[in-house]
Amino acid sequence: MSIESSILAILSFWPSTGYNIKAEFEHKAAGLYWGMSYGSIYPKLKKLEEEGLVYPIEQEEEGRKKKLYELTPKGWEEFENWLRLPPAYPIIRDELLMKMSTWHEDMESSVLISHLLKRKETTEDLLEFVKDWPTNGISYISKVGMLTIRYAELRLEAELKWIEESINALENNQLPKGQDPNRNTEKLLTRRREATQGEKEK
Amino acid sequence: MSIESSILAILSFWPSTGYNIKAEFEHKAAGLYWGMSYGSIYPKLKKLEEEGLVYPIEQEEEGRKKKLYELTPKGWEEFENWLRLPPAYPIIRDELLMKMSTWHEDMESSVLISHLLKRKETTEDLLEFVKDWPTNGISYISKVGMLTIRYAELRLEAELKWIEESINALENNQLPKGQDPNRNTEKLLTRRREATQGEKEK
DNA sequence: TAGTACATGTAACTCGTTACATGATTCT
DNA sequence: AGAATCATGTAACGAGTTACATGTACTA
Repeated sequence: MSIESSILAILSFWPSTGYNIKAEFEHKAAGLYWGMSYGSIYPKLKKLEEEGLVYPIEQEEEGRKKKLYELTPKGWEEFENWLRLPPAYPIIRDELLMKMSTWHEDMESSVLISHLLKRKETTEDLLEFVKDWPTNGISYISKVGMLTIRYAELRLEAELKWIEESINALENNQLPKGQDPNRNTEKLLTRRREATQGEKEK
Repeated sequence: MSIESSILAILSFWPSTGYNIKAEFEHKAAGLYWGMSYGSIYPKLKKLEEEGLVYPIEQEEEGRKKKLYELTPKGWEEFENWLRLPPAYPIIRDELLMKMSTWHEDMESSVLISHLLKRKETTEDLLEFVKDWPTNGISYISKVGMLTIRYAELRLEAELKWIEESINALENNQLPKGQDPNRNTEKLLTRRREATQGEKEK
C-alpha cells in the first residue's frame, strides 16, 4: 500500500480529480513525493472507491465533466493509520553515485565533471524552487510541512557543497586516498586492458 | 537498462557469482547502490551471457559448484558507455517526508516524534558504518569512490542535524509558520471532523 | 549433527509505466 | 483557427519481487 496511501494523503488536503492528483505529485517532486502516471492513478481511484475509502463528489453541471474525489470516514481512518505506521527507511536511487563509485582511472575525469555540473544545475534550480515555495503566496503548507521543506533545503545545500568540493578535487587532482588492500585498482585496469586489447587485435 | 548496468558495474570490480553480486548490493546499500533479488540477478546474468556481455569463468573443480562471471570486451564497452551517459536525477522515496508533509493538527505529534527518533537511530548506524568503511582495511574503494562516501557522510550528517532541529521544534511547540492563503488548515480539520463525527453517531 | 552460509535457479505475481484513444474548454 | 491545458480512461508491456525448490560445504 504505497500509491494508495499517497493518493489518500493528497486527498486529505482537499478533494481532487485524478488529473489534479498527478499535477500535485509533479509539483511536489522536490524529493518529498514520488511520481505517478495516469495509468496508476485512475484504476487506483476506482479501486479506492470500491473499497469505500473515497467517493466522487456530485458535480451539479459545473461545465467540464470531472470527478472530484473526497475521503470517506473509512478513508480518513485508513489515511491516519498509515500516518501512524513507522515509515520505511528511504529508498534512494542515485545513478550518479553508482557511476562515481565504479569510475576507474582509464576513464576521462572530464566526463565525470560534466555529470557533476549537470547535477549542480538541476540541484540549484530545485533549491531555488524550494526556497521560494513557502512564500509564494499561493501554496498551502502546514506548520509541520514546513519542516520537510527545511529538510529539502538542508539536503540540497549539502549536495551543492559536495559537488563543488568534488569538482575541485577532480580538476586539481587532489582526490582523497582510497583503500585498496588487494591492489585491486591495478588488477582492474589489467583485466580491462587485456579485454579491450585482445579486441583491438582482431 | 538499469539492473543490467548495475551488474556490469559490480563485475567491473572483480569477477563474481550471482550470490556474490547480491551480497555486494546489500553491503553498499548506504544509499549508493540499490537492492536486488536473486529473482532478477540470475535471469539477468543469463541474458547478459546470451548477449555476449559477460561469460562464466571455467572452474577447475574448485570444490563447491559456482559460476564466476567476468566481463567480455563488449561488456567493458557497454559498461563504459553507461558510465559516460548523463545520469538521471536521483529518485528518492522518503515515506517519512510524505507523512510529515501531510501531517495535520489533530494527530498527536508524539507519534511523529517517535518516527523521527526511529529514523535517527538508523541514520546514526549508517553514518557510523560509512565513516568506518574507508578505513576498515578490507573493502576496496577507489579514489573517486571516496568522493561518494564523502557525499553519504555529508547527507547523513545534514539529516541528523535536521532530525534534532525538528524534534526540538515539535517538543517545544516552536514550529515555523506555514503558508495558508485559503485557510486550508481550518477547512481540512472541519472536513475531517465532519467525516469522523458522522461516523461516530451511527 | 544441526544450523548457517554458500550457491543456483524458476514460476507466479504485483506493481507501475507507456502508449494509445478520446474529447471538452480555454487561451492566443 | 490552432495550440495548450484540462480531463478520463484502457490495454499491452516490462521490470522486478516473492515464494518456492534444491543442494553443498563449513562450523559450533
